[in-house]
Amino acid sequence: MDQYLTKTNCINCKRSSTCFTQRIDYCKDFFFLEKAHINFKKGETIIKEGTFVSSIYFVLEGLVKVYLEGPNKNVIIKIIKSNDFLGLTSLFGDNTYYFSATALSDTTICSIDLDVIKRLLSENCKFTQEIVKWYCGNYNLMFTKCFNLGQKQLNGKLASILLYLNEDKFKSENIYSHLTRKDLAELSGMAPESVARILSKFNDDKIIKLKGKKVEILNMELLKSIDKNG
DNA sequence: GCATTAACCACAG
DNA sequence: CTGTGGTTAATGC
Repeated sequence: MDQYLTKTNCINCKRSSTCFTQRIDYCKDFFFLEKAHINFKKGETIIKEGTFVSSIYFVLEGLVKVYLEGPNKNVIIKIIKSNDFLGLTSLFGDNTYYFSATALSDTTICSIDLDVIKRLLSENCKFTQEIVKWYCGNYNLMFTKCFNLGQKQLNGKLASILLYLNEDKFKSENIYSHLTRKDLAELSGMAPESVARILSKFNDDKIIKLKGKKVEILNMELLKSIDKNG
């Protein structure tokens, strides 16, 4: 029976087997420190742009969309799933979040005090490496994003997002069942109508197969070339 | 100018 | 919320 909020340290945590703590050197101070596990229902806001940062989150379970809020529509930066950090980009800087995050499915996060993370960074090389790796991955993802939003035409924009959602890490997540067409639009930086139109065009051209909300890729080569060439 | 592209709008399911 | 069709504005040839 899951409580809404539990506190545990990394020694007693039932989820530690998949956690980043498995990949770093043991550090007594950190591992024994109590952390809060917090549950969010589907649709709940986890982080709101502009609020002060007091802790870093590690997603234990669920799917989360990370996005920037605009007056009429948002820009979804990325979708994250279990075993990923949330809020690391606010580790340094002006101590506010530059993005919002909401749960796409029921989500459990581990909340770790910001200063504790900073201390661990200076003390634990493996952890520092882990974090730098995270930044590199995200930085490169953002390059792709910039190119997508700034340079590509609709076909290419959508193709890029379909490829992103087809990545191995999302394979087990039934990702499309948690995403609306509007989400796809905000992910790819296009109007929802355009998403619908081009999805059905891809479907007609046998590049993908639409099964309700799900999208199955039939012609990977062609999709990749559309992604590349627009 | 004409063609293409893509957002906006309205409406139906 | 989706999907479709028409309209419109911007851009390119």
